[in-house]
Amino acid sequence: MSEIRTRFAPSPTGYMHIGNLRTALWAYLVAKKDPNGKFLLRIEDTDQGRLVEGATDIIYETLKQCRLQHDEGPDIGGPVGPYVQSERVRSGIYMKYAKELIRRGGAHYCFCDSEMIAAQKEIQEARHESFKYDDPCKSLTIEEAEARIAAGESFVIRQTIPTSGTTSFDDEVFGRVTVSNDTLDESILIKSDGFPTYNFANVIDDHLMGITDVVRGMEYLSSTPKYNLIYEAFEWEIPRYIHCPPVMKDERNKLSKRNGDASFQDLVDKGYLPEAILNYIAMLGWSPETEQEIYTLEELVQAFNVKHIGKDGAIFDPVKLKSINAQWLRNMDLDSYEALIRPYVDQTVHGDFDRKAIAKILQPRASVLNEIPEMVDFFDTFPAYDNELYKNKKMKTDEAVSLKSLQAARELLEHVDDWSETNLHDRLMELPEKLQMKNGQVLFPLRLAVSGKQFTPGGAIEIAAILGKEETLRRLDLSIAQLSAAV
RNA sequence: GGCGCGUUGGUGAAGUGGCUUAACACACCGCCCUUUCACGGCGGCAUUCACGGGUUCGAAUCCCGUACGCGUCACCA
Repeated sequence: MSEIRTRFAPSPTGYMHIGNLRTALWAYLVAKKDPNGKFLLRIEDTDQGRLVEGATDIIYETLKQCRLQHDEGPDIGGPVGPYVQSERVRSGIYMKYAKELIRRGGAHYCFCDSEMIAAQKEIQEARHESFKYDDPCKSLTIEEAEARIAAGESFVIRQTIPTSGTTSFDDEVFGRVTVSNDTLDESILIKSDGFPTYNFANVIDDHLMGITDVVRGMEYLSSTPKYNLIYEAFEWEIPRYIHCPPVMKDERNKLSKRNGDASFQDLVDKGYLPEAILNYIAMLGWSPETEQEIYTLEELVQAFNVKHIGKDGAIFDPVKLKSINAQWLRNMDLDSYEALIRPYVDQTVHGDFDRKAIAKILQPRASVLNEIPEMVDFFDTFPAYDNELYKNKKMKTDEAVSLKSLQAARELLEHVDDWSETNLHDRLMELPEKLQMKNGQVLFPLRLAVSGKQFTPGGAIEIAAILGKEETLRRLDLSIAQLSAAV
């Protein structure tokens, strides 16, 4: 069993944030880089007070939408379950290992109440020292402690840390990190309610589940030595560590729901493709070795390399995401694209128009799906517009020129029977020469006259083709009337 | 405050002692294409790598210090 095993171990405390998702992605990539690699999902719900209803479902749903399929997890089982920590608590697993740790000298029972701890903390803070609890319970023998427990006293189990020496480890992204043991505080491993803290459950589970590569946020970097002390006390093999720099909102702040920042689901709702989101966040803090920037999940698996993970926080740039999303959209084949945007088009277009033709003019223009309804709303409803729009310096048009073009176009179009785009193009292109005008002087006003909008996906010819002869002529008459009244 | 980590353009970043007068992408600006807007094409955009020293023939790349930022110091993860 030498395969790589990674895990995504979220707490079900709310929505899936972009930073979390990226950690999950990277963990997935690290595992799948190995053909036999396994990516596991573990739910860390040891803090009963912070559980949020439905949060676990969001985790499943997000992973599913992203195709980050786990090989083992609560919903699909596996050889080292259960995969939910609260269930593992019930099996007594953490308490068993905690007691073993005590026997090995890596932990001790503690009966101190919060007042005693607070008192010490106050003194140390007054001296501007870092807080480290000097636990009197350390001097208790196991027998003494067990006797007090038997007598019904409430207790916790604390890690016991050597007072001297240093602990070092090698992180795949940060390199060698060394801290002196006297700066490490003796955190609680088992709470008075019998539940383990993250500090303990995480280590026990990572070992028991055979995790070879720990991928997690860098906020754990400074406590990693403590975890290693536990591994060492048990004589367990220490995993490889891959600490990830944070995803930032700006230079100072991390991206977070609390700041009102977008979650994965928010982005999907706004019309971003899960593939594009994944593609973008993969590169937030990581860079590939080539200049390729559009990657499918499968390609990411091939290209990913922890050596290229950066050390400092990367700012989430919505504009760049948009650009990546636009590229994904443009790279789709027309049929898939049409099917994808159908619901968005249907929001504002109900008439019997050629959906494929609409998709075709939309594809190079829409970068986020949500922009689509507004872009095509003029097909169903001919909007009111101002004659001012006919004035265009670059096109060399004004109301008079436009009126002339429109009238000529109207006359010509009336006798066109083959309403195909190519035929419309051929016929309409006769006009500029005939009228001694530039192409733009004819086609620009015509586009406006049939769409009523300053900007449209597609030009006059494409729009007229989609609208059909009858509707095109109707709008043309309306526009000519509006313009005649003004000129 | 102690400890840990970091600092290349507006953003993501490449770069690990000479090939860098610092890639590439987004954004921005200009031009071209062009029936609008886009798409596409071309070009511009850091004399400089937080700052100050040092090592070296030579440093963004190595060392030291300073500043700034982030993280951590919970019966949260």
